[in-house]
Amino acid sequence: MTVVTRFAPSPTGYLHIGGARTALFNYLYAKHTGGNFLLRIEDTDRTRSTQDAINAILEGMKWIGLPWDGEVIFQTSYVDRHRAAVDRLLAAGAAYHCYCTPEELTAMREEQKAKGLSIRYDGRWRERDPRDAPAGINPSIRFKAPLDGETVIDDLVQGPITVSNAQLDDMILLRSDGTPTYMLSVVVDDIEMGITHIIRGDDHLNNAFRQVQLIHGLGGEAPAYAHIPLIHGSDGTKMSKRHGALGIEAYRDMGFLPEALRNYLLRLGWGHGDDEIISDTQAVKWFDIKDVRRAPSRFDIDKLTNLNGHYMREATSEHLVELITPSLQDVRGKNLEPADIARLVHGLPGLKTRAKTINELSESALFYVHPRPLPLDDKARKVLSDGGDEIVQVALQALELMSDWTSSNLDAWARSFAEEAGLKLGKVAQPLRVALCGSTVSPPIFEVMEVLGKEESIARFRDVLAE
RNA sequence: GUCCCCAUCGUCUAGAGGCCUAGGACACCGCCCUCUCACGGCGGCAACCGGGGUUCGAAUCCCCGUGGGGACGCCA
Repeated sequence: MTVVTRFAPSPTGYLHIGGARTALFNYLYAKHTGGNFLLRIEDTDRTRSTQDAINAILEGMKWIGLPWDGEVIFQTSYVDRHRAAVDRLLAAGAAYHCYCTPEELTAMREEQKAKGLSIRYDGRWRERDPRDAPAGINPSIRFKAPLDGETVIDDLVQGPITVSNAQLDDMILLRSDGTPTYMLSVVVDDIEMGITHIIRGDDHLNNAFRQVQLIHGLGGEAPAYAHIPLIHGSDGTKMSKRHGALGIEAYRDMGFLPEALRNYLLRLGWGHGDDEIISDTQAVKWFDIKDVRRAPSRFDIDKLTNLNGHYMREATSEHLVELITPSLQDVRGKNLEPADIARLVHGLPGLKTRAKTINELSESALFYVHPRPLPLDDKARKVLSDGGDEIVQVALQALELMSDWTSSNLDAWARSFAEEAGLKLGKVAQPLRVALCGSTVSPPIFEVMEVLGKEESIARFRDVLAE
């Protein structure tokens, strides 16, 4: 049997971090087993679904790097088959019309709550004669769920779970306006699409029992379920949209790499021995649902940040330069020239070990392409005013005569220069650093000098002396 | 309130009855490297929720408690 998984987000908001992990697990399991991973947009709630959200989800999936098989499936385009399923149920006496108004149902729930009962539809129209139907009310259609016995799910993550059917009520299949509900359409579409494994958030566990009943009512066979624990915020509660959960694009905008996010998300609730850095091929090879933990885990941005640093160090200079170019152009106010790009690529090895996010990287790279005169920060100014400017002045005279402008040569020159002056190397390096970088922190300064080149370096030295 | 689920360092996790004096990673703290800052290396701090069983032996199996989470929509 070929495994078929799906990621089925509702387009009522962006692709959030928990959704991304669900998608990742579905993707990995499908690829691990040589199966297919499908993407279905659950847009049955037309009042809340938006095109913006659809775009955000699609773009988020592309950005994080989870390609789906086949075309995107939009649930609303299968309304006909959802209705047909209801017709079959109606004909078989497995569904019925319910003439309750929303107000009536709210009142019923409040009463149940007041009495301390469990809150569920009491089946008041289940056996009632449709001829009693009040005029002017469009009925909804409910599933006639079994009243006794129990429903069992052998969840791949949680293990066997049994729920008494008395706990479950008759869910609405078609709303009074005739549109199918989520409960109906997931079940019908999962059957139609041949989904073999449903991997989704723990918050759907309760729904699974009702869905299994419906599947049986429709004469189908239940797929395998794997309800993965939710990702919690640092406060330990569900990371929901209303709890400040961020969309995947927010992480992109914070400067995280998709490969880092994938690795981080994979390790959240799943482990493979002591392995921490896991490549995509290893992930596909190693991922199995049985290794998913059963407890929810907390989102830890520090660990993500660390992983991001790792993947940045692994990335090529060319790729990183591509990523920082837009924001550099923004700050600089004009496009980068080929010479700027070349300089950045040359300087990047020294920069990337010093940044943990793309945003930090572009900030730290700015001095390489900033137009002169370079702005100096307060600490930098202090270095110069504390006598650093004199060092720069003296050094400048020697440097102007330097012919072999390479990092190793400059390093050697600085060492002897410092020794002759009776100074520690740092006393020489620091003034040069602030003059060239505008900051007391930078990559090794002789490397910076080589990347900037003689002409630019000399010009920058003159700039600070002219102040 | 009702139902369901969960429980190892602060966080992510390893752990399938003896390999556990409980391992790794992040974070944090030292030291080394060093022209600054990082990277890297070495070291440190730090956990089996509690109580009962079962067993020669329990982090691991069972029960109870406690704590945490999720679900109870004509949302998905």
